Amino acid sequence: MKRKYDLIYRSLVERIEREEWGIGELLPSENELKDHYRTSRETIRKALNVLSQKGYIQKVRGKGSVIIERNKFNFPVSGLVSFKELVDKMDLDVKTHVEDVGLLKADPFLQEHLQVAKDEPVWQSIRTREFSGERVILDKDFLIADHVPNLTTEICQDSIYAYLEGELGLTISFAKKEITVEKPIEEDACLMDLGDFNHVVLIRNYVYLDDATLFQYTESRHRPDRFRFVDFARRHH
Amino acid sequence: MKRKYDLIYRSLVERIEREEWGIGELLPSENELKDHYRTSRETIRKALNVLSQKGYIQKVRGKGSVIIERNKFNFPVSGLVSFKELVDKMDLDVKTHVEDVGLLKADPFLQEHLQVAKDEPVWQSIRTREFSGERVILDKDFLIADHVPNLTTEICQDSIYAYLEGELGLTISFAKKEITVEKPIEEDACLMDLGDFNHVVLIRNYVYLDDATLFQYTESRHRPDRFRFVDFARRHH
DNA sequence: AAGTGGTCTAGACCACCCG
DNA sequence: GGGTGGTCTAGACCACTTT
Repeated sequence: MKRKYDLIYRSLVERIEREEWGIGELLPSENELKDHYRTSRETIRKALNVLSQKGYIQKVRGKGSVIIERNKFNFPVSGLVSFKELVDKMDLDVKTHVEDVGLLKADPFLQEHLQVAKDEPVWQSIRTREFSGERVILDKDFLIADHVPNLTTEICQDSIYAYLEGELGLTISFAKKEITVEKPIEEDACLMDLGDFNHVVLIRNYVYLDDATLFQYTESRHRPDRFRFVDFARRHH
Repeated sequence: MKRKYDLIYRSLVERIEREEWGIGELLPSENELKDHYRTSRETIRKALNVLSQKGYIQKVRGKGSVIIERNKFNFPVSGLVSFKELVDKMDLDVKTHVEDVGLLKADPFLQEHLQVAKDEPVWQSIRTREFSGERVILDKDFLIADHVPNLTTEICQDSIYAYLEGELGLTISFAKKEITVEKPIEEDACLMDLGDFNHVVLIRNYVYLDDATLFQYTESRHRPDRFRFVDFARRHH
């Protein structure tokens, strides 16, 4: 089913990115947009709310919807947007090395992070990311095997997310991320080009399906000089 | 004006935190809630959408609204929630030291980060945060003086946010945050107890008012072992 | 006073899930 | 088939900003 407010949202994004209105200028009013798109005002408001959530506009009562400056890098470094999407969008020169893929039985570590029973089958994927000749990111993915019939080197080489959402029809709905800075463990030093760096940035990522079940746990380890996280937060009063 | 959906949202938060429903259980349906709170379904849906955005529930089509596990630490380490709120909520043993407060004229650095004209007056505040005897955070705040008549040591000692939103009636609407890891500069080593650490986590924070104007730039420097950032992200399809 | 976005209503139809 | 959440409508009143 085509959602009208989503079509309007996409249309407005396209017009904003074409710079039909400049930074600080006002979008047409909700009533004008309602007439232009031949719909109801509530539907326009849904589209504008998405624009607002994504950081395209700021709504000001009594005035209108102001176009705000949008950081081009405004997406998670590792999370709901897949690494492949990120690389494609930024047109980076990156190689992915699949270090290991296999089926494990849940040990206490996985039991804790994935909230599964002992010996529950879990897929493991270990990958490194190479930027201009240096391996600076180490990604360890753990997926509950329940939903995933097979995980191959080819899939991990391309994009696990594309496989999950494309081939398997799974829907990721939300994720919790935790970022800390840690001392490297032996595995980091072994698989990454750490040089003199004696810290790694550790991103723990818990991914949930649309039925609210925990499905995947990922540890992403970044060399500090290649780490960058950008966040856009709206205050709700 | 009292917003009905906000009252319902608060009521439901209170009921969820009282564990009227357990993790994984379903909230009453929208129609039941509509009758219970004597309102329309759209108003109930607004309240539920806020619950969903805040990570209390996950809506599942055809089934209902599932209570999800909510991380107690699910708020920004430094950003839209003020440091004071954070400390109060977590009941931490923290001291704030105001190292410097004063009025500056915008130099090229401030011109870039605050997008102001040369020599525009800007308040500066430099504070360190002491946890169990060690100074582990350094906060440098820059506020465009336009909106702020006076900034005193007392205000900085307590909470700048409380002053802005309470006393001055300013409304913060959104912020952009950028997290990186850097080598400490001399000032860091001077004002913080860095010990052997040769990295600091740098959080750059750009704060906007409700008329979408940039108002404040903050650099928050954390000793790596005391840094932790938690993020909850919802995927929009 | 006119225009803006914010809230609220009552009703409708749809897609999806489950017994 | 009955219940669930998702979308959409047309209209109303409010608070706020600008003219």
